[in-house]
Amino acid sequence: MQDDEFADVMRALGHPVRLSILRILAEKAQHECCCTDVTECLPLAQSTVSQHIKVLLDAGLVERHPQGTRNCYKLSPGRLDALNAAFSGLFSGLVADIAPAQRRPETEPA
Amino acid sequence: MQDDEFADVMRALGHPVRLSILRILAEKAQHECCCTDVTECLPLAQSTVSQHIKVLLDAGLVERHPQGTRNCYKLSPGRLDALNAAFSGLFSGLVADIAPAQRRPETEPA
DNA sequence: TTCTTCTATCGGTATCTGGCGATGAACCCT
DNA sequence: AGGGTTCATCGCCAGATACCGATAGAAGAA
Repeated sequence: MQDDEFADVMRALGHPVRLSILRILAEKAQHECCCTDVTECLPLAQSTVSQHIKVLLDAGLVERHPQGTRNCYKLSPGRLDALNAAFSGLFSGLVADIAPAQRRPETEPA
Repeated sequence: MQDDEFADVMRALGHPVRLSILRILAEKAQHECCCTDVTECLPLAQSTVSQHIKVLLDAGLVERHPQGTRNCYKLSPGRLDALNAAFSGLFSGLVADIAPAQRRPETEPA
């Protein structure tokens, strides 16, 4: 995952309401979960929730499944895995460079 | 880590330039790395880089160590660990709820 | 067809963000 | 004291974001 794309996903995760929406979708993964359902769990207007969902959709974290008159939303497991991989990659890349600096200089791997 | 704080950190990671700055600091972890050093690696004005660093400072991802006339920056390993833990917590919380829904309903753990 | 429900989108407003140049404070070295 | 370097901060501007209410379109129900 490129930096631009990764940054977009990070920004999508960068709002407490959107974290809540992800958890709500995870909790209700067994049932169908439409925009109205999510709105009922939050102290926000439907239009606002719809916009937050759109951000998550654009980031690929959530999938839309139209079911008759409503839109059913669910998390995208594949995207979550990719995100997890990208995050682990960033993290290990950072600490890999940190760690040797915090030990003795000669302990760096060959 | 609370959602608000976690979201702040995610937002701090939500810009390609700031990802670059983190990598630059990791690479140069052995040496001292001041704002000017970082600026030389990026096609941006010093004031812009300083503001990005401030975002990372506010998120706790980076520490400042004044050294004479310059400010030396380095990653905060403790904060990175906390971030990694929080991210893993979010991720596993999400997939823990997804996974049973994607298998059979009766396979849910006791 | 007509009614209801659901939801994406539009318009409006307030706030935040990202970029720059300029500036002043702090710290070194003569 | 005087000169040079570093860097945080300010002012400015353009564009993005967050929130709302209102609305229109699509789909099912009557």
